[in-house]
Amino acid sequence: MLSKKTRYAIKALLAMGKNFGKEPMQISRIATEENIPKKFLEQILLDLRNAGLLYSKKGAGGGYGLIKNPNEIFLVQVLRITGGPIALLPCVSLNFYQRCEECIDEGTCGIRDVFVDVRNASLKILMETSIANVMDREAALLSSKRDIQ
Amino acid sequence: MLSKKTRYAIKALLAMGKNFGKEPMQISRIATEENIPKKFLEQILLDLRNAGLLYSKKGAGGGYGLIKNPNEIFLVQVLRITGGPIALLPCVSLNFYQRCEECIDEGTCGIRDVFVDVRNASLKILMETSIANVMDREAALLSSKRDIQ
DNA sequence: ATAAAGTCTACTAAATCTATATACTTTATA
DNA sequence: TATAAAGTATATAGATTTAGTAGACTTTAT
Repeated sequence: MLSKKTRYAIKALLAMGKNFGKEPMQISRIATEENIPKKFLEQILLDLRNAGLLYSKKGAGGGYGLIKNPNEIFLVQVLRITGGPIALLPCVSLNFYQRCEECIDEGTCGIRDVFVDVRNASLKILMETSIANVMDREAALLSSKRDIQ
Repeated sequence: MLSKKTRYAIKALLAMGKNFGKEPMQISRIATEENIPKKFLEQILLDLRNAGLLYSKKGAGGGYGLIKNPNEIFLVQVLRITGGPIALLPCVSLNFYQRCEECIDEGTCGIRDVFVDVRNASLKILMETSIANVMDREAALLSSKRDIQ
């Protein structure tokens, strides 16, 4: 399960994606609009900035914004920055590998073998889906909702 | 990430799968062979039994065994019994649904839309993979390991 | 009768996650 | 140039979940 940190990070990136090309957005604005505790969001945006996804501007009129185009930021990057696990087993994680303590021989573990497949299936989607794609999905959902009504 | 409980459950089922058709297996034997804390395993096997996957026999010479053939027990069932999450977001879980507190409109949430796809991809594999399949994978890994040496 | 084995409930310890607090730095602008 | 707006950084508290342990009980083979 993704942590709230990861969820909040994606939401914030989405908000900044919608604002791309305009003035930087203040933390407090994102926090209010997206229903995220402000002090928690501060830490998250700092992480995203240190990881090279955001620029920041201090002082009056400052705020945060995307460095890259929303179609160049992929969910897999966000999950990795915020530590959101993709793999369902630690021994199968590409970026946060850990041995399963109880495991006798990882090389011949059938469970691991299955969860490598699961990871690959998830990873494929997360590597292909950008912030822009998520924005497109929202637009599509919104218009199909209008059609129904 | 799967809990240790879920991992232990799969390991135990695999051990009993290899023993299918023979005498019931004692908890302490499974615990020793699979490197699982015995008292913890007791609880897990009880859950699996209460969920209808295992029979148990009390008293001397007793133990646990699979009720069904290993090719009729699928990983998805095990994860659901032990509460191991499949979905990466609570709002996307079929069996453990929970609303995301911060979410403004679930119906048009693009993030949710992506993670429905991720869940479906994972679910497909977990629904298709049985304990017998995992045993087969282990056998295949073992023989390909032999080929290399 | 006894020992082997599962059953059941409660509890504790550790880890992790979420959130908050506090003090500090930078910058626009009146 | 003082002030307020805004981000930076680190520490810490509180809540929740997970992992593991303890102990008393029941059933059954021999």
